[in-house]
Amino acid sequence: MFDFCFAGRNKIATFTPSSTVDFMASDQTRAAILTAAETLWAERSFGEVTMRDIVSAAGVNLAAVNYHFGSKDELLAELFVSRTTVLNRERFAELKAAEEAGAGQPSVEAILRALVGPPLRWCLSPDEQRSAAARFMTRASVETVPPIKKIVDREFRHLQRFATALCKALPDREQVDIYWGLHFTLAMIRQTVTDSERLRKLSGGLCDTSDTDAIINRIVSVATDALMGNVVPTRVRMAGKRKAG
Amino acid sequence: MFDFCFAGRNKIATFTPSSTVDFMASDQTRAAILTAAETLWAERSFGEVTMRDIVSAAGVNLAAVNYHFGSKDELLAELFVSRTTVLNRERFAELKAAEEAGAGQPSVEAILRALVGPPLRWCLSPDEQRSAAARFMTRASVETVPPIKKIVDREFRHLQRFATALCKALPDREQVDIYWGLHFTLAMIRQTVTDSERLRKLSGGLCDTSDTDAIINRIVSVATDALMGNVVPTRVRMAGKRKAG
DNA sequence: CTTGATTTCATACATTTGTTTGAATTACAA
DNA sequence: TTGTAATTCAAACAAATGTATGAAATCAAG
Repeated sequence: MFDFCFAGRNKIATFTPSSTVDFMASDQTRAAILTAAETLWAERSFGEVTMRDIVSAAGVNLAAVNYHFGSKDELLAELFVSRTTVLNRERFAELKAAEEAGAGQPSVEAILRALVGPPLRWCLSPDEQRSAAARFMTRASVETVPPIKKIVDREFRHLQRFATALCKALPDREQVDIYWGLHFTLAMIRQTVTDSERLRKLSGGLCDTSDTDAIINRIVSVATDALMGNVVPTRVRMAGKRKAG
Repeated sequence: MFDFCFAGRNKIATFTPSSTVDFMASDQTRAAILTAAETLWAERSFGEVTMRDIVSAAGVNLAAVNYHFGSKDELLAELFVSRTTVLNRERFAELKAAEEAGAGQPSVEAILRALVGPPLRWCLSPDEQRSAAARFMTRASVETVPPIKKIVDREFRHLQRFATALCKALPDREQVDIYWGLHFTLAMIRQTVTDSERLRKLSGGLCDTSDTDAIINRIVSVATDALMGNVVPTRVRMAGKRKAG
């Protein structure tokens, strides 16, 4: 469906006349490195995965990373950009489809579904690499390494578009409430992607963390309630609810 | 209120006759190390903070960490245990108070308040150290370092007690739904503790991430809805709700 | 003061880290 | 084939890491 095997062209700047040169050779090496790095970074943090771990898993020489990507930081950055690009494209495609289906006015649920669906489907995909990609991204997005920080900032625009869509779908709702709802939605996505293992263990195996649709439905449902729920819209006042129950 | 300045007794095993010996001297060194480590680990991951960073911030000698704690791993473990112990005590105190106030049957909201309140109050406390403690804990809990893994597993019992309380308060609800609700609650806590900065920036400063009570109310409110909400209790089916925008 | 244990300190240690080098190998066009 | 650029590889690099050492300094009691 999407280019998940990194089978694209190489872009290496050399001193050749025409500045940049494309070639196919040894794309396998690049791909092997990206795949291995992603798999390892899906489980451990940036600093805990060494270059030697990566090249060992990829079956390539140690110098290959520096040769193809420049540095460890740049490898992380390129991988992260590559993934977020694909994920965002998928999210926007669903959002656009919802907008067209709803004649420019998609439902709150449809908007949330476009936001929640892709990362969850990735995470729970039988394709091990795609699953690793989802975990890698959520893990990398909280990484304090400089190159990531910059890219994450760029993500704002992407989330802003969803915020705008939600504001349009909920014109009577205070913007503050919308942003909080978005915040909570992202929270549920992240926790489910990274910590579904804990939920499974905590529930003694009761919670089925493999039924993708059911999980997406759950998150979208809670998120919808959070955004349109019966809370006092403007000011969240619990004074009267304190002793409820 | 709680022993946050690490001004307790030292417990160092020596070869002295009476196996263990208590003393007050140089507790400042231990305390300085713990404080510095916590502050640094609140912002950066375990591997990214070096021993030299810690001792430099603490104003002590490099060898002090190994002398007082044994190793970097053990320092992390001791700090993490120390913090989780205090946090859990605070959570349980509130839960118990709610149980007693409700004659053994606290409301769902009261239970959630005992779960959500403490970490959020820590995080948004004017006491910079306490705030760092909250961020440190949530950051450390996803750390893949061995000593943490073990301690986090122990955390299950602590969460189980809240799960049990919720089950009692919601006897008609499927256990699966309760666990998912708990999962989502923990998600909102974590995201708010670690990523409130993003929310503030995303909302253009609209969302006030300093009004502790308001934030707790928001999370408890959404969590309550998630647990008691109008979702079909047993099977989450959105087929009929699809066009509900 | 003297004694003995406790704590600090500067320094050194062995590893491990990311990166570089230059020769060897491969790929491909002329 | 020959020649040139691209890629791989083993080896080495400097820097940084956590830890250990042994001498000083500090402290508490006799």
